[in-house]
Amino acid sequence: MQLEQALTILKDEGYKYTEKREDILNFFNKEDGYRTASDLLNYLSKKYSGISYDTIYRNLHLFHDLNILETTELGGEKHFRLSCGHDEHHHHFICKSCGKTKAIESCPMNHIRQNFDGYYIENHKFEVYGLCPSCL
Amino acid sequence: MQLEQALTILKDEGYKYTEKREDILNFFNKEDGYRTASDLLNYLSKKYSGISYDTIYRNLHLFHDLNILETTELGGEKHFRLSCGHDEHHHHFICKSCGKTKAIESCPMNHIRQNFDGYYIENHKFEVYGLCPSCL
DNA sequence: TTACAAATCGTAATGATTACGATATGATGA
DNA sequence: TCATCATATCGTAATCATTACGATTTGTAA
Ligand SMILES: [Mn+2]
Ligand SMILES: [Mn+2]
Ligand SMILES: [Zn+2]
Ligand SMILES: [Zn+2]
Repeated sequence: MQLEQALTILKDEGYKYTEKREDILNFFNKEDGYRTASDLLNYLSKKYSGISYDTIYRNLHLFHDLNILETTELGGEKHFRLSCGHDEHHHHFICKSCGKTKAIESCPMNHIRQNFDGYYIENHKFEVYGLCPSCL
Repeated sequence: MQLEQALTILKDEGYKYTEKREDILNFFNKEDGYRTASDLLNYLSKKYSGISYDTIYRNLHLFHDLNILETTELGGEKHFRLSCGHDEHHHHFICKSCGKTKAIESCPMNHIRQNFDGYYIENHKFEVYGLCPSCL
């Protein structure tokens, strides 16, 4: 997702423009991988010495609700990244070292739906973890 | 996994037999689904009024290390269940209401390994969430 | 029955996340 | 430009799951 697109979503939805919000988006744009709330707090603390947890989490949740960020749970901690932008449903390899991802185009649900007659399927999670070539 | 098998593992590995340990195994045996540390604490508190968190978590981790329990993270909280016993690698549908599972025999990794030349793949997670027929 | 390592207790610490009253600040229109 | 006001942020405490640890108890083997 592009930064401008994200800022447009905020404006269209009636949220205010703030420099912190732009910095948060810039952070995720340059990081290009899954990052935690505390990663973001460390980054913003350089510029805004007294930044509040409330600001961090409120904006992370807002951006997630607006589909600007996507999230996953890794090792008991929520991680965030800019939404992919692809519009077809897909999954990810995630590098445990740098947090960067590689798309997995095929979805395993297609192969197994037939085995769940009588079940209500709400969602699913398929993620592959390891090390990317540059971290190896 | 059978209770007797679990108790044998404990004995063979040199761990002591305690009534609490047997009660923990009985709990997971009768529950037949993913349960949290706090589910277990509530259950054991009926019989052992002052049971310690240390006892709960120490035994959960021990049983997991001995492959008596398997674990997954649901909604930011670790859940435990008796190990399946199947020896072929597989995945699970998990009912969000009762925690019971249904095996998924096929593993999506088989189809996509070829796309990860140059990557080190450490592990993967594939879980399907929803409601089982009896919870519907 | 004794001895001792293992297990448990009681309770505090930790770390991520949430909560909330007080204050500051973007956006809007007069 | 200024006044207004809803939104955003701050400062800080609370919450929740999990971990930590010294003191005490207990299972096991000699
Ligand atoms: Mn993607
Ligand atoms: Mn199974
Ligand atoms: Zn990497
Ligand atoms: Zn169910």
